Amino acid sequence: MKKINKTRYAILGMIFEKPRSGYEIKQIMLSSTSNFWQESDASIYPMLKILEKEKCVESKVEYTGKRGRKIFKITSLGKKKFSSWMEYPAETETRRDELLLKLFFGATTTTKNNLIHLKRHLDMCINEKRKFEKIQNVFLPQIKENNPNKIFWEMTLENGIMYFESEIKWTKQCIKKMEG
Amino acid sequence: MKKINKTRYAILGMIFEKPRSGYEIKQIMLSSTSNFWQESDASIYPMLKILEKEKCVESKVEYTGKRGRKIFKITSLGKKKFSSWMEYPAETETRRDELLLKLFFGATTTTKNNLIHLKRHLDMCINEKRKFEKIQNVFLPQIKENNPNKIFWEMTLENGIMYFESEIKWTKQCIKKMEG
DNA sequence: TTGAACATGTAAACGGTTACATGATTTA
DNA sequence: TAAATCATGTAACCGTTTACATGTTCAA
Repeated sequence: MKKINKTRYAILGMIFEKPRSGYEIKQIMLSSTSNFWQESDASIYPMLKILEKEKCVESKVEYTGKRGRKIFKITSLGKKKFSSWMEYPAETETRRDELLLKLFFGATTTTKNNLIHLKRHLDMCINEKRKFEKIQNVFLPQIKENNPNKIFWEMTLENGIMYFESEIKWTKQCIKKMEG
Repeated sequence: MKKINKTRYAILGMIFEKPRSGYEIKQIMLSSTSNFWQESDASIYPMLKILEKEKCVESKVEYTGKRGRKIFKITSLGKKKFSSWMEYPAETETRRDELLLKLFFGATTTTKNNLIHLKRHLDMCINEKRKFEKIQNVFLPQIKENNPNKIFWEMTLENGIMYFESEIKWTKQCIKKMEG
């Protein structure tokens, strides 16, 4: 089965409700989906060009003073293609977790070194979880109850929190096991 | 920061304790690390060649009947490079979860479609968790207590189980939220 | 006036996968 | 004798990232 490029759908989804510039798309991804979906500039701008050629988006330049911003709007063809992808089963991408790989090879190094990795991971997870909880407690309550996106943003955010919670529990367990 | 190729270390780790063929490395990855680390044949064979050129591994052909198998052995240089990687902090790779992306855009589709995705995800997670538990209950008890790898295999396996447990809990919560 | 953020893009390199190619051995 | 598994490899393609390139606007 051939792997298809999903960057196009991530971008189409970001402009489904309202037109945005490439830079805006980048910013929104960074602040909302970065935990489960990221794109670099170097994939957003060229993909917008491809989408325009495919007639999935239309662009117009808007000026604020001298500075122009290219605003992209989804077309009906783009909406059709996006919606069709939305109905297609989600595929699981191959995961690559370097910490687990290093731990799997733990017998080739010292207990001390293994503990360093685990403790660093624990700190990272605690930090990440805190960041998500802050979004949950500060940003989410500002969104109006009638915003149809709210429930979905809550769900994806909750996924991040629960994931790090689980990782924290597992890491603590591993540290205990190694120290004992 | 430039991304470095980690396939080499995954391979070196697999032959650290005893020499193996490319095919064997592939099989072991499939049965032991596939949940957090995978490599395709097309990356293992060429990388073994590169590692040989770098003098990190040595190969000799062993015959069972007419069929030859190329067995790779790690050199002291290879061990040195592997151990140095083992001490280096683990990097987090960019995660890409298509299910979460589709759910994030949930407002653009029907409740019914969102529920289909969630239920399919739930089934998958339950299945995967069961597979891991089977390994934990059937395969792990066969490994001798004095095998230094055992504790690490237990930890990485437990990570998989706890991950899917957390995903199951989250997915059920989402389904309830959507249905209510 | 300097640095941060806004804003858009390209070229080259890299990593990984798919598909292709080949043939031996074992098991049903 | 056919299918599955063992066993090794290459070429082409694709997607992504890094590094480069350029310039504006705003706030400290």
